[in-house]
Amino acid sequence: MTEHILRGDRSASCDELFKALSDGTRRALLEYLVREGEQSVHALTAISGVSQPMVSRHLGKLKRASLVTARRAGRETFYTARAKGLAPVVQWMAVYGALWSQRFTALEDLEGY
Amino acid sequence: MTEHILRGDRSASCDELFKALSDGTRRALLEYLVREGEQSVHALTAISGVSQPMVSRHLGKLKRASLVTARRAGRETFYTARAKGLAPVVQWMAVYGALWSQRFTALEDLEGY
DNA sequence: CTCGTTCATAATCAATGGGTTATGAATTGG
DNA sequence: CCAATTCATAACCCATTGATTATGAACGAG
Repeated sequence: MTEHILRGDRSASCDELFKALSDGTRRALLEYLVREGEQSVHALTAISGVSQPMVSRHLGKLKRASLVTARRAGRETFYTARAKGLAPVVQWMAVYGALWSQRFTALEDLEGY
Repeated sequence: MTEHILRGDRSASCDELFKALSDGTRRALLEYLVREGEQSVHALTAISGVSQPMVSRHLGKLKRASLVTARRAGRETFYTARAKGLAPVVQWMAVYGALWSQRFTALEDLEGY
């Protein structure tokens, strides 16, 4: 546990991550990817309830937050949830009291980064 | 109402929580409260770098997200971090982080609550 | 080559949100 | 009582954002 540093660079990634996770539609897309695995934009649009451009933009934000990766195959783009992307947020939670009574054992392997 | 993506009931509180945590200033206030304990608005303003009304508004959001509690004493209002307020987010992390790491699809058990 | 599919980007709009200063209500101290 | 302190709210300002429709590029099937 390190001493708190005013506005470290960890803060920036936390900012981006929390912002990415703070939208319900975006979280729903991410949850779907986690549950169902790699999906095309088309498939995600079908279940998202918003327009295809919006899905693309949401996925773009998730990607910039390192929460998903994109793989292009022909005219389709497949997105995949990226486990390690949550690490900074998990770290934050661990430091600031989330670890007080919950089980994070499944995420311990992410703490390397 | 078209149900495209099935969202749990915790979605609403997660939304509020993630949004509350998605601002750096707000997180800094929360972190300070966690580290230093109960603080007055005046004290928090002194270390926040923003104006007092902004601090009040940030604290209001943290309070509505159940991340802090307020105690009034005379003309001062003391705010305290409330660790349990993070519970829905921790829950979300546990569910999707665990699913993420290893694909065991026993989601139904956890979605019971 | 041509047409439909898939996806991303641009233009646009309304709403939200972080920030400020100004104001006002309580409360405390002299 | 009067003045200063503490806090919350209101009135703005401007940047961001979620959402839409329109457009265009790239690719696959015929």
